[in-house]
Amino acid sequence: MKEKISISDATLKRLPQYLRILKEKQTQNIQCISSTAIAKDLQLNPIQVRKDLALVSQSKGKPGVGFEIGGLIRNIEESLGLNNSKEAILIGAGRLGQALLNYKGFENRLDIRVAVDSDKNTCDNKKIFHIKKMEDLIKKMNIHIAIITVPKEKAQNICDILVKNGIKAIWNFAPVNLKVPEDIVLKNEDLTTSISILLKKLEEKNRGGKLQ
Amino acid sequence: MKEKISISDATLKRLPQYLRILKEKQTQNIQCISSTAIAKDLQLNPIQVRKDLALVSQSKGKPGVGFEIGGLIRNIEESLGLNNSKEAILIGAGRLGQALLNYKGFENRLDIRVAVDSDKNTCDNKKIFHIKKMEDLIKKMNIHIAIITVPKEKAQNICDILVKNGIKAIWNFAPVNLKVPEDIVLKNEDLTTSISILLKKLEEKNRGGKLQ
DNA sequence: TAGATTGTTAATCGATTAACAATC
DNA sequence: TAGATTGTTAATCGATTAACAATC
Repeated sequence: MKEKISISDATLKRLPQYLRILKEKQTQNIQCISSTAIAKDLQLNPIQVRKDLALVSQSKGKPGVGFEIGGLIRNIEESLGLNNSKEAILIGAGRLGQALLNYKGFENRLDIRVAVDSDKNTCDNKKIFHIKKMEDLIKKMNIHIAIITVPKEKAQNICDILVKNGIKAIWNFAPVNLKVPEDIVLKNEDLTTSISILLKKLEEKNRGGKLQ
Repeated sequence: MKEKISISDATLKRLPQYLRILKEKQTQNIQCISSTAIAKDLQLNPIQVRKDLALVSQSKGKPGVGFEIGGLIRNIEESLGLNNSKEAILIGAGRLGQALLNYKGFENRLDIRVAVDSDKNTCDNKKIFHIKKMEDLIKKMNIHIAIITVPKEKAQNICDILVKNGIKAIWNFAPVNLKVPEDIVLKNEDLTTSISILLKKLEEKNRGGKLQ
């Protein structure tokens, strides 16, 4: 087994990009790929690609040839947590919650086992439990991952209850700065922040364009 | 007018966090806040907060007192693109698309003027146009921002058409590596990548815990 | 004045890139 | 063998943190 290493956020964000390219090549029955080819496709530096791959790959690349695609896919997927406890509870079955509940793209990474909400009780064929059952469900099902898609006013309160009941990782879609204990993994998926960044970049590009 | 400066991605991600704290304090009728207080709240370094604020703030902070909240809010919002062209078209009115269409949290940052899809034609009271009208709509409405929420197989094709019709910024929710010309702003909002990162961090924490 | 906090200049840290010998 | 690509070691670059005089 490969020694555990801490992978930087920067690398972590590139791994799924590599994965997509590799899988695409695999469907084309291609056996090997070079870091140069990957880098060109993603507009990255080939050395950076090699460094990233070295962190997760069990086997080395062959000079003059490249990396074996099958092995690389396995290693990246493993590194990204395929072998992980990945059962989650969803809190809040509004539109966004429902979209996640029915999202097909998680592949093997996430299994939303149960959803709760304060009023709705079904979403298509899936049952939505009442939110007052939340604590019970988490404990009985021994779930450690929670997805928060409730209105922002309710988010911190929900978050506190989740932590108290043994949740270890929170994927937060509410636009608030949640406060969690240090040992809890918190990932914010804040659409307002994202769009702000996009607009800012567009503005910078526009200014650059006008000044040229 | 403040000179245009390029703000790093790292800073850009913190600005909305500051904004939330400032607005919260404002509702409490607090006039000033120190970088120390902001930093403590967000578990950041106060010097970092000051550097960030210096980049966007027109006025300086007062030693011994802090920053004037009202001015800071105005400056950050301005910096994040409040004054911007922010009309967008949404491509793909599936669950995720509908969630965005009805999302209340964008505040003044984004105005989804029109949505298109290949089959649906309404979403609540909002009209969804057929996708074959997409090019016309973009040109007639002079829209420069597009949101892609179509299935991944269709995303690159849609993307190419968007660029050809004058779209300058793309907010992509499809889990693919889109290829765009250099002058196009592309922001990926990839849920699969996000959850992978979350799982990876959880795994690292767990291992750390066990080893201690 | 004394205490708190500021902005600036310098040091540190980590990620990216460059250079290059090794090897398929 | 020649060409391509690898992994490693060193250099660069940018972001974060530290130190500290200035000031409300």
